[in-house]
Amino acid sequence: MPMPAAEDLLRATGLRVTQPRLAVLRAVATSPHADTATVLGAVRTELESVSHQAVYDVLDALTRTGLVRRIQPAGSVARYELRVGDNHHHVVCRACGAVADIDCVVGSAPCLDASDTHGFVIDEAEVTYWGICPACTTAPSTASTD
Amino acid sequence: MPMPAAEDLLRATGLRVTQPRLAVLRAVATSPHADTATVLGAVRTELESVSHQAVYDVLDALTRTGLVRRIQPAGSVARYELRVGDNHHHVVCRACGAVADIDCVVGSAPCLDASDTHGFVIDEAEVTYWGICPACTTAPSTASTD
DNA sequence: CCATTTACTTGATTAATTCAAGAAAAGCCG
DNA sequence: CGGCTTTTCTTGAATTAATCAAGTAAATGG
Repeated sequence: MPMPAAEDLLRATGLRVTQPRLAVLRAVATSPHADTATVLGAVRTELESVSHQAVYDVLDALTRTGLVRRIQPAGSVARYELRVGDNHHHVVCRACGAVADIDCVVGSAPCLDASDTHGFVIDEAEVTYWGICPACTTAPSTASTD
Repeated sequence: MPMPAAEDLLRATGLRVTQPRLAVLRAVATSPHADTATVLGAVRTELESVSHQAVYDVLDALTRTGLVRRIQPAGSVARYELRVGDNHHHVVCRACGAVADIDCVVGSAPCLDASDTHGFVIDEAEVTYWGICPACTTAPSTASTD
């Protein structure tokens, strides 16, 4: 009975426990900020012949139930991470797209007050820091991920 | 000689002054947060037969030179706006995707200090507020834009 | 162990964006 | 003003991420 925690998490949210879902959870745990293609690759190293579509479905289900968090910086495809509930933020490299976590220094969500909200009911403030990662500062235009 | 300001802006950035570019600037001025399709539509009302590609190229050129700002909230296509240089932020409706401006309450960019930057050299902090717009609060799932 | 519901597979489709090559227009210079 | 060079636009195709749809398979509840 490996990784009982993941199974319990799935059950707690009303999702059935399946191999693809466990594999996706492991993949996201192993590769934070991985995109769908990366998750699919990781899943297939342990499960081979899991469909493209299954991974999309699983990631959608996990995102909907709050087990994973989806981020999508401008110019990037959707990326997923396990850290949920702490409203941390991200820094994205303009050169290579690498993403790193930034702890929220203010408080709980929405951790920034908006001045004039134009009547919107705001439930989250998402901060994306933009800059250049250490690798690209020295060697420009390397296309690494994370 | 209509809109001399736009021409001067283009010249100042080293871009040639063309009808498509002037039309795109007018379109973005008229429809803040418009996506490419909307800009293309607006451009064609006054210039008809401007290519798809021209609008992409123009928007890229204007973005590169800083005359317009591109935003791309998760789940949305690229959107463009004229307000540049003041590092204001945006609130996005989770239901219909509507976008509104939010003034930055802290200061100049990067207007939020990151705690541990992981070695990234940060030049901007972009804040996206998520919530429900006034229209969707009363009438759910309306697909308006802006 | 069967029935029902949820999840996955397969294969096609959509939508936004980008690529590529040639034609046209803008700005520079004499 | 008229040609030259460079930038920009047109045309048409290709790419990529993501979604749709229908049928099959697997998981949970009884």
